[in-house]
Amino acid sequence: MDHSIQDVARLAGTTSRTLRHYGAEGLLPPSRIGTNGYRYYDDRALVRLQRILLLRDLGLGLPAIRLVLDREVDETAALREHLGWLEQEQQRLDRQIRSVQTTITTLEGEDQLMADQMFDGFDHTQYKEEVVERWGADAYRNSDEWWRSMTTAQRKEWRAATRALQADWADAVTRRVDPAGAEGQQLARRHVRWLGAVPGLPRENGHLAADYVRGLGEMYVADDRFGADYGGPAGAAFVRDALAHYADEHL
Amino acid sequence: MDHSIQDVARLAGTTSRTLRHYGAEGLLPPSRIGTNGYRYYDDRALVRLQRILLLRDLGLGLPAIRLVLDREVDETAALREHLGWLEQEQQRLDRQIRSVQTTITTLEGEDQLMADQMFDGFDHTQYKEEVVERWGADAYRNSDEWWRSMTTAQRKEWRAATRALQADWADAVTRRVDPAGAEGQQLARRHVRWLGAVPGLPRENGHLAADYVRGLGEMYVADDRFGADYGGPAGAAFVRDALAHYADEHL
DNA sequence: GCTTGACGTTGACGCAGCGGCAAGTTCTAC
DNA sequence: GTAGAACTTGCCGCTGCGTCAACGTCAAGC
Repeated sequence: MDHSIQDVARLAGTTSRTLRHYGAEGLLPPSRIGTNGYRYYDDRALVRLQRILLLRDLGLGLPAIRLVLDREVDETAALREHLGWLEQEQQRLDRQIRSVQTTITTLEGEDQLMADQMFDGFDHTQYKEEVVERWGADAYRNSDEWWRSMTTAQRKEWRAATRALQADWADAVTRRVDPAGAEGQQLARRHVRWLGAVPGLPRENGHLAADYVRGLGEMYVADDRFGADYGGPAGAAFVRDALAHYADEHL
Repeated sequence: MDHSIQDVARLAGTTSRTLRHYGAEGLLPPSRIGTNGYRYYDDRALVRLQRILLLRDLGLGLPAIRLVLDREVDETAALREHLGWLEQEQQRLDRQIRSVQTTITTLEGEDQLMADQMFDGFDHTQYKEEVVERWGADAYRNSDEWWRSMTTAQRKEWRAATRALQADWADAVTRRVDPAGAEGQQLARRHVRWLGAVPGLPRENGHLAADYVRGLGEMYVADDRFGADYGGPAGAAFVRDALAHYADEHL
């Protein structure tokens, strides 16, 4: 009635190493240990092992499995919670896949124009006058020089990132997520990080100036060309709100 | 021109720990190190950091990022390969989610009948005579006793697993995957593992008898009721082929 | 000149779930 | 009796940092 560790492993489609691990974790102690130190498992242990492996296949972690097996939590509840986590992971993966696809297609696109295309849909060099007026002349010059100093490949990647960011903003807008919520703030963080790569932009305490970020959001709303990329003025307003909230909280 | 590690971290939206990590990995060495040991980063390093964080957001690993940055592999190619991996992960997650959902709904279903429902769609106790004839009387008895000895919750879970396995077989059949391929064999492995939980079934060398597994596959094909669950005789044949191949390779 | 507090350094553990290896013991078959 | 298969404990490795711990440095105020 007792099976050796290898027997059990083959029988259950796992490895002896895994069984020892479960034993060490207290998840599946051997039902008997010989005087020689060998582990032996009876049929009850086999059944328990099956349940463990079943739940493992569903992606549950060992601590969660222990709670279920020891009846400390309801199995249905545990699975439901786990399902939530899985769906969250799925969404994260979906977003990453979309971003990678956008980046690839943009990288494959032929070379575009030059510095005046730098920010594509976000092109704030079109606001040269405003930038110069509000943030000083050398800020504008520095950004421009920085852009011209990039290699073609670097510029390509920059544009790819810009497109991807833009696409993700647009996506968030259409899904009507909360600008101040987790996803909106994640996007705002990406936006600020993306802009932060540009030397010469106004900074304070080492990061982008909060006022500059807020002002940028207002500019997006003020000019129709920005909003056009995210489904009208509501899109630009969304971006503005997310950026403003981010500036309040983190800058 | 030079920024301290904290400045860079805030500016790029990351942490100083991460920067030290990248330094230790040789991915982003500080552009200068002071006599006091402090790390300083110039604008070039900042640009490199942005690229690193960009690719990290896409899910690339640090080694892959290094290859891209050092121009040892083409960025587009790297992203394309990464996309493949992401999509694979996505499929794995999808399957897991479906399995969890199936398990939950089955767990929620009210109690069903008893031992004669043990294998649901796979019910091989309906083949009592065949089982007894080919594998001995006590094999049949043992399985039945085992089933009756289970608690209601255990039986519920067993049925849930059965349903999930069945659903996954059906899914694989409709997608016309290769019975001898990775996914087909993975299912076969689950099937054997699932059956392996039943004590009293014929075994050899500790695992289910290969002939028994092959015979089971043939029974699925021989009886219309099995095939009905996977889209006709082709479904049962698919299961049989996958099991036979698995038996050949692993039993 | 001294304290204080912010910021910097290196070093090391932790995580999730085992895989894999090493060194030593025991069982099994010839 | 001996080879070889199977078993044991113990420990490193993986991924990408988070998080102390213990200890130097620097700028500002008294």
